[in-house]
Amino acid sequence: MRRAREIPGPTIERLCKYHRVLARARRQGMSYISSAALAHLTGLSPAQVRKDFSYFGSFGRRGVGYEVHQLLSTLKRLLGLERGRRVAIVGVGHLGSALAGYPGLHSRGFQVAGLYDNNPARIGHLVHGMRVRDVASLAADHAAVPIDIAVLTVPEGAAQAAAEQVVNAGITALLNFTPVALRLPPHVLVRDIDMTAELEYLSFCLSARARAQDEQGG
Amino acid sequence: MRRAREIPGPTIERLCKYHRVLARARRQGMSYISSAALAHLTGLSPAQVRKDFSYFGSFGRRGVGYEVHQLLSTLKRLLGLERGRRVAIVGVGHLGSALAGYPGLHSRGFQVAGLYDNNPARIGHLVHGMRVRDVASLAADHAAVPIDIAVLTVPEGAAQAAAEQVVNAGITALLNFTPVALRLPPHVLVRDIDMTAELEYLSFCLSARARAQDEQGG
DNA sequence: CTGTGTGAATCAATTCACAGCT
DNA sequence: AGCTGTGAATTGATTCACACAG
Repeated sequence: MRRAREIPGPTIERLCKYHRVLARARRQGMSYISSAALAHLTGLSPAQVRKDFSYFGSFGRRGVGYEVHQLLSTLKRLLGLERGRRVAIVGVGHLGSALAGYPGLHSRGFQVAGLYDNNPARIGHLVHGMRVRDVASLAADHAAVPIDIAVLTVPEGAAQAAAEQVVNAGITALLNFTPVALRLPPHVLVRDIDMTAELEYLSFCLSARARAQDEQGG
Repeated sequence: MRRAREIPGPTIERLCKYHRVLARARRQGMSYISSAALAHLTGLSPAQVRKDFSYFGSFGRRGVGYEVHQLLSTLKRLLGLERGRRVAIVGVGHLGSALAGYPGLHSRGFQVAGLYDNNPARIGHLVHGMRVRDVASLAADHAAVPIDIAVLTVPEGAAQAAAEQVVNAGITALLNFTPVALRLPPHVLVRDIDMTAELEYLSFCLSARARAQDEQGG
């Protein structure tokens, strides 16, 4: 049971998976679940599951398993999902609009707290029933009702400047959809989602496979 | 210089980063670059950069650094980006449409080879100048001109079935935007992009930070 | 002298294996 | 008897430090 700062990143990522499959298990009326079952549902190993939980405490009953409902609330608490997190979308182009209307956000307890853009042609328009606001009002809005996370969906060239506006507004967590390595103060939490990097990863694997087959075939 | 199958995943992810910053370095007219400079631009360590390259060979000149143009073509070759990869988008909702029009794809050498959906209300419509086709025609299209990667942007409930259609069509690489753990044969390459998992990761870090401050403050 | 390439050393994450509860 | 919780062992990745080439 380590301190929070020392939890391995991969463990945190897996907590999300456990949370997801447990939510389904509960919907299906399951009341207890073993590490083996949880491992099967997530594609991980039972030892991994138990080790991951052990960083935070001991939640199971020996000989029985984990009480689904209780484990689920524990995970919710660890992940900070007890009350819905408020999310602002910065950059209301095609991608930003798509995310604003994504039902998976709401169903997982995230609340789209606002849409922001710096393009006067967009400001004031309705997108998925929400009015697009000037990114300049982000600081005031955040001061009024805090925003937990900003989602950055601006064009590449505007990414660094927009990220700085977000940080200056006082927001300290950022989900960056642009393929730009943002330079921000160290206290700001950033996660990157880079579609082109993922495509390049797949492309690498395809090439590697092709090379391996060439070698074997010839 | 290991065999391709044993290259660490993190190394592959970093190759994409090197590729990206090198492309910018070349646009800026730089002709040589050291591992230290490359490290600075990517936020990694010089040793990491050299080690990553060493898995594939030795591309630098001692005392000098790496020739930018040459290293760039080497990376392009390793990543399989010599000729543009053909990408099909499966599921033309908000997100799929947004990706179809994303300029970063084309600028990085990916070609959107087709848009597919199973909703008759969408099939035949134009999206970003491309006609939406029935997902049932994916197999024939792939047989005619091979598709390298399918991007899965269907609703959660349809993900597993759509993925199976993609695989049955003969496509072996898949970029999955749905928060579903796909069950597919082991020869199929899958990368997942899960926005809600990333938000949950950030939410965890925010909570952990709040807990740590509570403790220190009280 | 400078900066690469790489074995050796360190650090991190996963897996093993079993003691200990129910 | 069954399954958790956890140190110990192992596997994997990163960092170090230095021999070597230009």
